[in-house]
Amino acid sequence: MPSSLPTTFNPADIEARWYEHWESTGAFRPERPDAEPFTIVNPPPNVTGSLHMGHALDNTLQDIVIRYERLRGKDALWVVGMDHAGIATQMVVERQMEAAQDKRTNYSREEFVDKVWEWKAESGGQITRQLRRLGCSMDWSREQFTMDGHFTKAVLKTFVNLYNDGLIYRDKRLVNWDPKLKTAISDLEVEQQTIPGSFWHFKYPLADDVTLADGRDYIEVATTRPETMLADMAVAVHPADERYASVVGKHVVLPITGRRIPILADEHADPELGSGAVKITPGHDFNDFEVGKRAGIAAGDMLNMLDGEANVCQTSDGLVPDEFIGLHRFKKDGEAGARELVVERLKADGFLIPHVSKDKKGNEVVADAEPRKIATPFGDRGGVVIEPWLTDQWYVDAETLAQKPIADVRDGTIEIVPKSWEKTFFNWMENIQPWCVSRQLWWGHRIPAWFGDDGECYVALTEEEAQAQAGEGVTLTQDPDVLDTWFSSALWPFATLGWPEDNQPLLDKHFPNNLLISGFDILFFWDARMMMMGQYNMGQAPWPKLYLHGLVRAADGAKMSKSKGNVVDPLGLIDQYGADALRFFMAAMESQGRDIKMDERRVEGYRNFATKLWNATRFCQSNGIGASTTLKAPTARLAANQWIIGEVQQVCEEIEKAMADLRFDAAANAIYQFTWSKFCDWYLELIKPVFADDADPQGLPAVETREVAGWALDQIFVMLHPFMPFITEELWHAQGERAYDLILAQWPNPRAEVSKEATDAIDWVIELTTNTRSAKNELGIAPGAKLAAYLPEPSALAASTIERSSAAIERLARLTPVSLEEAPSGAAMQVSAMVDTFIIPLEGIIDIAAEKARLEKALAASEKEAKSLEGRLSNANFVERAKPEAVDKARADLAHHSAEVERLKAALARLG
RNA sequence: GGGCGGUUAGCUCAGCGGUAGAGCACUACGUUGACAUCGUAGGGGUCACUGGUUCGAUCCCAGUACCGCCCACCA
Repeated sequence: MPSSLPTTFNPADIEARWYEHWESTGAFRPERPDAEPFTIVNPPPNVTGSLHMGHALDNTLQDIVIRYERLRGKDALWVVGMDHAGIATQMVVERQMEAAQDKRTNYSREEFVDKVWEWKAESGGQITRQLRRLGCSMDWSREQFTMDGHFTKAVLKTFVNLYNDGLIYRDKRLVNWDPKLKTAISDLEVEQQTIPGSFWHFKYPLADDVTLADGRDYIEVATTRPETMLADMAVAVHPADERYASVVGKHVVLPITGRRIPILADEHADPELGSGAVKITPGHDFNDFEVGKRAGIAAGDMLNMLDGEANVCQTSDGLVPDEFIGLHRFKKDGEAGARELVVERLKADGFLIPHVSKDKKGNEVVADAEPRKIATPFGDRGGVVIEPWLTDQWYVDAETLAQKPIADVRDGTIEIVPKSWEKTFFNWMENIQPWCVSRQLWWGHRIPAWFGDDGECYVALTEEEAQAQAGEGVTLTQDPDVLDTWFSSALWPFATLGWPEDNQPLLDKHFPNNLLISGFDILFFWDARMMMMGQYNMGQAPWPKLYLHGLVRAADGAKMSKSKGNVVDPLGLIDQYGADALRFFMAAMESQGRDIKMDERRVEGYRNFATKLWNATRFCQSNGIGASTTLKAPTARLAANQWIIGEVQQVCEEIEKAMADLRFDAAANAIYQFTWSKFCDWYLELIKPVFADDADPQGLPAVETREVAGWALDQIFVMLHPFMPFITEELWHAQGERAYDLILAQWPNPRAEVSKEATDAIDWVIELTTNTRSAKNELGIAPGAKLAAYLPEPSALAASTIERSSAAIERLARLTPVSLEEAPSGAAMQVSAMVDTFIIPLEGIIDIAAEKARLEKALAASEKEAKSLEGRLSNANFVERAKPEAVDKARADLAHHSAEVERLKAALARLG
C-alpha cells in the first residue's frame, strides 16, 4: 500500500537521507559487468576548494548525464577525486602558519609537506561533502587524489618518458616570476590587467662625442619601467630609421650605472612610436630578451638586477650603486622603491625629459611623466605584478604535443560542443608556447631529476636509477622543484583508472571516456592538456566529445567575485529551495554557449515545480493510484488514458533527442511542460470523474485508469530523476513497494499503440474546455456556473466524444450534459471546438452586445489570418517555388480559417 | 591589433527560412474534495539598425551601432 505523504514538501527532510542510502548501497556504481560502459571524469576540485556556483553548474550537468545513462542501463562510471592544487594549498597552509606567527621556512621541507598532509586530512576536501549535498552520484568508493601513490607514479613516468623523448627539457630563459609566491608560473597563470601608470622619457647620452644627425648628443628613450634601466644592455633603433643610422654600432653611457651599452639596429624598434629608440633590458622584458638574443647575448650573460622577491640586487658587472641594492622594485608599503629612486636620480642629473601638457584652461603643466593606462601582468594566485625573470626551468615541448589533439579536433575524433569554441582552440594550440612546468614550491610532485656535482642532469623514476645512470661515486642532488599542478591533472582521464600499471580492466573498459564536461575557462589549462597527454600516453584522444559551458554570473550580469561581494552561495540556495530546485535551474538555463545569470526567483519557481509534483502524487495516492507493476505502457481503452500514454511517448522522445544533443535546457523544459501542463493540468483533471463518489471504484474505467496513471507517474519519476533526483526517489518509494530504487530504474520505452481517434477526442475536449472558459470569462460569467450546451449538428468526433467522455466534458467545461437537439431561441453564446459550434443559451444572463463584440473580435482575427494566407496562395511565385509542404500547409490553414470565419459569421447571424 | 559571442514581451532567456514562445512579473476572477509554493482567463513584441539574397527573413549574407568575453601588443 502506498504510504501517505505530508501535505507540504520539505527538501531538507529527504535529501540527506536519500543520499546516504544511495551511497551506502553502492547505487552510484552498480555492478553491470556486461553493460556498455559510459564514463565521465569529474574535473578534480582543489583540495582547498569549496562549492561555488561554477561547480554547482558543472557538476549538475555531469550528474544529469551520468544518471541518465545509468537509467538507460549503461555501466556508468563517474570518476571523482581532488587536485592537490600546489600553489593554492601551499598558500592556505602558509597563511595559517602566518596567523600563528610561524612560517614555512621554520621547517624542513619534509616537515612542511607533512603539515600540508595533516591539513588535508583535517580540513581539506570540504567540497566533497558539498557535492553530496548537490546530489552528485559519483563513484566515491574509488575517490582519487593527484598526490596518491599510484597517481604520483603516473606523473613521474610521464615526466621521464617525455624527457627521454626529448619533449621535456631544461632551459634558461625568461619566465613569468611571481615575486610574492617566489615561483615561476606558466603563461596561462598570468592575467593582464590595465592599471594607471606613468610613461617616463629619458636622455641616454651618446658616448665618444658622437652626435645625431640633428646635432643632439643623446638618445631619447621612453619607458613605463624606469627601474629596469639599471640592467639595460643596449638601445635599439629600427634598421631603416635614418635619424639614427649614423649612430648604429656606437654606444651610449647609461646614467647612474655608467654602463657603456651599444646602439643596435633591430626590427623590434618601431620608428612610429615615441622617439623610435627603445631601451633594451634582456633580463627583465620578454621582447628585449629576444632582441638581446638576436644581438648575440647569451642568456647566461644577460644582466639580472632583481632577486626572487623583486628587490634590487647587484648585476654581474657590479655597476649598480650601493644605494639601490635591497630596494624593492617599486613603491611598497609607502616606501620609495628602485623605480622612484631611479627617476629621482635621473631628474637630479638632468636626464629626465619632463612631460608637458595643457590643462583645461590652456596653461602648460609640467610633470615628470605622462600618465598612462598600462596593461600589466599579474599572477592569478598571488595577485602581484609578475616579473620576467631569468632562471633555469623545465619546459614541455607543447608545440609537438599539440599536433595530435589539433588533428583530433580537425577530423572530428573530438567534437567540441558548442562548435564555436573550435576556432579559439585552434588559435591557441597552433600558437602554443613552451609550457613551463617547474614550480619553486614544496607541495607537489617533485621533479624526478638529479644533478651531479658537475651539474650533469639525470632523469629517472627513482634515485637508484638516476644513480645507476650517473655511475658510482657521483653525488646526486634532486631538483628541489615540483611540477605544475596541471601537469598531473592532465593525466586524470587514465591515471585515475589504473594507468600505468599493467592489466587494468577498469582502464581497458573506461578509457577513452565518453564525454568531458568543463567550463570554457579551463579549456587551455586542463582540457587541451588532457588531449595532449591522452595522445602521448595512451595513443588516443581521452574522450570523443568535449562539452564547454559558460560562467554563472551574478543577477546583474557581473562576474561573481569575492572582492565584489556578489558571490551567491549554492549551499544557501540548497538550504532555501532544495538541491533539486537548484539543479533544475542550472539545467533549464544551460543553453549552449551562453553564460547563466543568477535568478533566484527562477530557482524558487523550480521549487514550486517540485511541490506541484509532490501534490500530484498525493492526489494519485488518495485515489488508489500507486506504483506501476509494468515497464511497458498498459493497454488502455479510455481516451484520456490513451492520450497520456501517447504524450509520455512524445516527451520521452523529446528528452532523448535533447540529451543526445546535450541540450540540457530543452530536456528540462520538456519534462517540466509535460509534468505540469499535460499531466497535472489536463490528465489528472480528465480522470477525476473516474474516481468520483458515484463511480464504481472496481469498475473497468477505474481499474484501467489507476493502472495507467500509476504508470505515467512512474515514467515522470524516471524521466525527471536525472534533474531532480531527491524528490523523485522519495515519491517513487512513497508510491508503494519497489523492487529497486529509482536511481537504478529503467528508462521508459513506451512503445504503445495509441488510436488517433482517442487522442483527437482529448484534444477536442481540451479545446472545448479552453474556449468555454475563455468565453465565460470575457462575458463575465462566473467560472463555476454550470451551463447547458446544444450541439445540433455534431461532427463524428464530437458525437463519439460526447458519448464516451461526457463526464470529463461536464466537469472541465462546466456544462450540463450536451444536448444534440436544436437550441431554444433567444440570447446565447457560441463556443467552438475544432469544427463544432456549441450554442449555450444565456437568456437574461448575458449582454448580447458583449457576446457580439467577442465574436467580432474573433472573426476579425480569423479573417486577417485567412486574408494573409489567401494573399500568399494567390502569389504564383509562392505556389510554384515554395516547398510543397509549405503550400499544403498554407492551404490547410486557409481552409481552417475560412471555416472558422463561416462559423463565426453564422454565430453572429444567430444573435441577430 | 586578432578572434568569439550577444542585441527577441517589464525582467531572464528559448526559437533561427513559412509570419513569435517559456518562466517570472503584471491585470481580472477564483476557499470547483492534489496543490494559494495553487487554479482559470488575459494584456504585453514594427524580433537593435541599414542594405542584400529569397515567392517569403526574427532566422541566411554584408555592413553599422551598442554590450560582453578571450588572445596578443602598447618599449
